[in-house]
Amino acid sequence: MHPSVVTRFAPSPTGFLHIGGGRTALFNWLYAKRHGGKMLLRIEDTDRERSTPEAIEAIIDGLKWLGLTWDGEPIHQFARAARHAEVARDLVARGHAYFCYATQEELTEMREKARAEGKPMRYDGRWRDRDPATAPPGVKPVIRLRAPVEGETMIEDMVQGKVTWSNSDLDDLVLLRSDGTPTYMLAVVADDHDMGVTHIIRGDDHLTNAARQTQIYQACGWPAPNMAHIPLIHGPDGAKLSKRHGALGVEAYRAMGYLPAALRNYLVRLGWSHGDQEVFSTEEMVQFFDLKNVGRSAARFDFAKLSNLNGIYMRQADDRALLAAIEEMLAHVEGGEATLKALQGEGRTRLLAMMPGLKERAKTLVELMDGARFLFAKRPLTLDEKAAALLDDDGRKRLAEVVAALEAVSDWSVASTEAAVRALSESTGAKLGQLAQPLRAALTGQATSPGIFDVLAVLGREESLGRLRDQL
RNA sequence: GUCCCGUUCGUCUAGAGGCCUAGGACACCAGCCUUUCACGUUGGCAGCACGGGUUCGAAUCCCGUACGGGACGCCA
Repeated sequence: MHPSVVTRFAPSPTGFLHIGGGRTALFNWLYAKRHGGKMLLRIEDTDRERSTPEAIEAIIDGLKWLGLTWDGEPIHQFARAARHAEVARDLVARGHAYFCYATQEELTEMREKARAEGKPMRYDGRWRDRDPATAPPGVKPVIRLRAPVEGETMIEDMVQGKVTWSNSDLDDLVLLRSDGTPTYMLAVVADDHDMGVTHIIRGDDHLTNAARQTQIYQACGWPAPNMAHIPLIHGPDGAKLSKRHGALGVEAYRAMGYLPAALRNYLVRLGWSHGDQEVFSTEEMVQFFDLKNVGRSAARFDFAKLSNLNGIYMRQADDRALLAAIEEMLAHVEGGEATLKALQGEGRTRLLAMMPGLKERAKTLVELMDGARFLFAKRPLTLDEKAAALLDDDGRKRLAEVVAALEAVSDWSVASTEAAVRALSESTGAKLGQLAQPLRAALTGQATSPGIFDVLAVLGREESLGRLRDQL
C-alpha cells in the first residue's frame, strides 16, 4: 500500500462526459478513497481547436451528478504550456530530444511508404543526428524525443501485467509542436510528474501511449507512476462505444431517470468484481475496490441490468429523496417544466403519498412518473385501450355497484374503502378482481396501477367518486 | 498492414491445477403469491472459442489457430 495515493481523472473537453469516462473517473475516485488518497481533476485542453468551455462545464456537471468529487481546483493543462515547453527544451539541452524540420509532406510520404511496405508508420529519424545549422529557412521545427532504438520498453501494469514493446517499433514522437505548444504525450508526463500523481488509471486505449510516455519519463529522469489500464466499455454490438452506438453523456442517463447511485453500482461491476456481490453501497465499494480484481476484457453495456439495479435502488430509496431526484431529472428533461409545475401543492402531496406504491412498479424515474400520470390528470379521464376494454357493459355494471357501495363510505380511507368493496364482493359473489379492475380503469385510465385502495385514498372521496361517475 | 490486449451461459461476472456434475446476477420461460402490474419466491433454459502440449489431474499453465478489440497524428 502506498503511503499517499494520488490519482487523477484527465478528460479532454471535446464533448460530454461519456459513460466510459464516467467509469474511469469512478475507478480513480474509488482507488483514491480506498487508500485515503486524493483524486485530482485535470482538463486536457491542449487541443485549442476542439476544447470548449461548454464541454468543461458538461464534464464537471456530469462528475458532480455522479457524486464523484476531486481534490483541489481543476487543473487546466493548457495553462501549463510554458512549463511543458521548458521540459522539452531541457530535454534538447541534455541530448534526449532534438529539433526536427521535416514538413507535413515528408511525413505523409513516410507514412505512405511504410504502409506500402507493410511496416508500422514511424518517423524515420532524418533529423535525429542532423546538424540544425542545415535547417531549411522558414520552417519552424518541432521537438522530437530521441527515443532508444534498441532494446525494449516495458511497463508493469497493475491490470494488464507486464507488457513489453520492442523499441524498434516505437519512433521519435513529437513533444513540442512547431507553434511551441506541447503535445499530449509531453503534457501528460510533465503534469503527472509535477502533480505528484502516483497512480494513472485510464482506459486501455492508452496502453500503447504508456510505452511512449515511459520513454519520456526515462529521458526526463523521473520515476514513472504506477499504471492501470482498464478495459473499455463496448456498445451492445461489441464495437467500440461511439456516438452512433449510443455513447451517451452521463447527463443522458439522468434524463432517462437513472439514479446516480445505481449508475455507479452498475459501472463498478463492469470489469470489477468482489466475489458474487452485485449490490454495493458506496461505502462498500470504497472498502472493497481493488485493481487486482479488475478484469482485462472489454464489457458490453447492458441497459437491462442497469434498469434492474436502478429498480432496486429506487425501491430502497426514501420517498422524499426520490421526489428530489425526480425534480432534478425533470429540470434536465425536455418538457419537464410542465410536470415540475404539476408538482406544486396538491400534486406534490399526492405524488409523495403514492410514492411507496409507485416506486415498487418502476425501474426508472421516467417510468415512475409515467405510472403517476393519473394523479395529475383532469376529469374526465381519457382511458387507454386496456382500460377501455375493462369498462365494457359488464364492467360498467359492476362499477355502478361499486360506486353505490363507496358512496355509503363516509370516513374515506384505505381500510374503509377496501372493507366496502370486499363486502360487496361477498354479497354479490363477484371476485375481488372483477370489481377492482373496472375500478382501476375508471380511476386511473389504465389497467395497471398501485394498489387500488391506496389510489382511492390518495385521490380522496370527492375526486374518486367523480372519476367513477364519469364512466357510468 | 504492424504492434499490443483479450476470448467462461444472450449480457455482466465467480473461478489463481483437484472443492467444477463450472457458481452468482441480469434477461428469458414456467409455477407460487395476488385486486392489476410490479415486488417477492420456487424451478428451468443456457457457457469454459478451437487444436495441440505439460500434468496422475486443466476453465485454470505453455504453444499455435480463429475471432474480437485497441493503438499506430505537429488529437487527446
